[in-house]
Amino acid sequence: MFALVDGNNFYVSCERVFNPKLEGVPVIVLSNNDGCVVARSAEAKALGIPMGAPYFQLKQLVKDHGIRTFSSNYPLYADMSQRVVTVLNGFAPCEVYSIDESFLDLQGVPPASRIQLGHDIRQKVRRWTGIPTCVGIGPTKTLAKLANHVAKKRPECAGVCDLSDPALRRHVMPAIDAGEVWGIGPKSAKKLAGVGVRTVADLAGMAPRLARQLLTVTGERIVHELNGTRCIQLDLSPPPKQATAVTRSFGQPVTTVAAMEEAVASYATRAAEKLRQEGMGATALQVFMHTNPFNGDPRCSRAGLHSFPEPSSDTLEIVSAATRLARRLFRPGYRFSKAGVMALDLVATADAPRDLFTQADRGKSARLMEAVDALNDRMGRNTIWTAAAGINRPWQQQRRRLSPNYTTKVEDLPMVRL
DNA sequence: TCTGGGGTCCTAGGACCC
DNA sequence: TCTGGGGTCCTAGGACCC
Repeated sequence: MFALVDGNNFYVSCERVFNPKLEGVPVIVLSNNDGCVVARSAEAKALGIPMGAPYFQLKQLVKDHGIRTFSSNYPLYADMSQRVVTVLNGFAPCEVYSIDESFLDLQGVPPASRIQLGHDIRQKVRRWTGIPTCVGIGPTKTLAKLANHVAKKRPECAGVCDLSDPALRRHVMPAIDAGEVWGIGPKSAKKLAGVGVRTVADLAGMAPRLARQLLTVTGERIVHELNGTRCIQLDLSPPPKQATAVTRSFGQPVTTVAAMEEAVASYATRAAEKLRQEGMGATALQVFMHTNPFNGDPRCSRAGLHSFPEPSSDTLEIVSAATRLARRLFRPGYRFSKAGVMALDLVATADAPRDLFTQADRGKSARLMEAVDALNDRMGRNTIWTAAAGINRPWQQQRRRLSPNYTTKVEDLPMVRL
């Protein structure tokens, strides 16, 4: 049996923990570059603001209703997420599924006390971290997700729903759209509607073979999971990452090779830092860049790959490969709006294969990177960096409405007045 | 006229998730 | 003027092997 614990409007809730004036008023959090809406309070949802709405289209609404608006403050949300997980680990073995969702293993919990456990979890997480949550319980992950959906939508659940009883499932499933099921996106929902499958009940009653024909194995698995047959296991120690990416939209369009090289070098620097934090090396590096697909600018989309002779997490190597690719891919005459660096085919540094023919001194590189990381860790990110990443950085993103890093920066600690 | 069978690996593209 | 970022999994098709 699984429980899915999910933070309500997670980013908004994080902002509210340290700014109680945000309670009861509409609040939204924006994506990077203040581009579009990625989190909404209940009050903002009630105003009809859809998920993913471009911010510039909402400015009037924001003004009219006094909607409080924040740039996303990722360090704050990540730290709050960790605090929630710490509390959850006190209840049961826990798979962290995303920044605001975790699956718990309820094996051994007597059926009669599951609901009470759900309420205990909610109460403790709320009291210890300030984050409101909902808890969904079910015999498969897909049913636990569905139960969580029900817990959120139905006030009488008081935030906890257990869908382990098939009779209860038969009762709720006809009232929920198939598109709400975990793994059914807009395209699949449309395909399903084409064969008359509209509700979760329809989907659960579908012949597994037909589901496979329409939606490949993933579709067949969903049908089984909805009927209580477990196809997706709990992953208590998630497998190592296969890839890591650093991609950003620019604060203003990039039109020169020099600016593109700088931007890509700075993303590559960050990618190398991430690799070292995770103890991984990249076998290959991909760089891409493209123009804005929305605003009618001439389209240009470019991508290129570089393979390393042996896995690397060395900033200098990665930056040099990335800038070479950027130079090669860049085309003058276009207004590029976004670029990215992706480190691929990651290998744990400890058991990375060595190249027989390269002379690189791995020990020296490792010591240099250790020194760089130590400096940037102690004195603040970007205390030292490669000159390739530029100084003025006109392409850097806009984040005009950033809240303080209440929990991760000494200068930003909240003040208490007596 | 008629041109095999069985396998692996790689890549690109699509769909989905939060 | 202005539309996010970071991942995963699956499939199809091509190249290549013996």
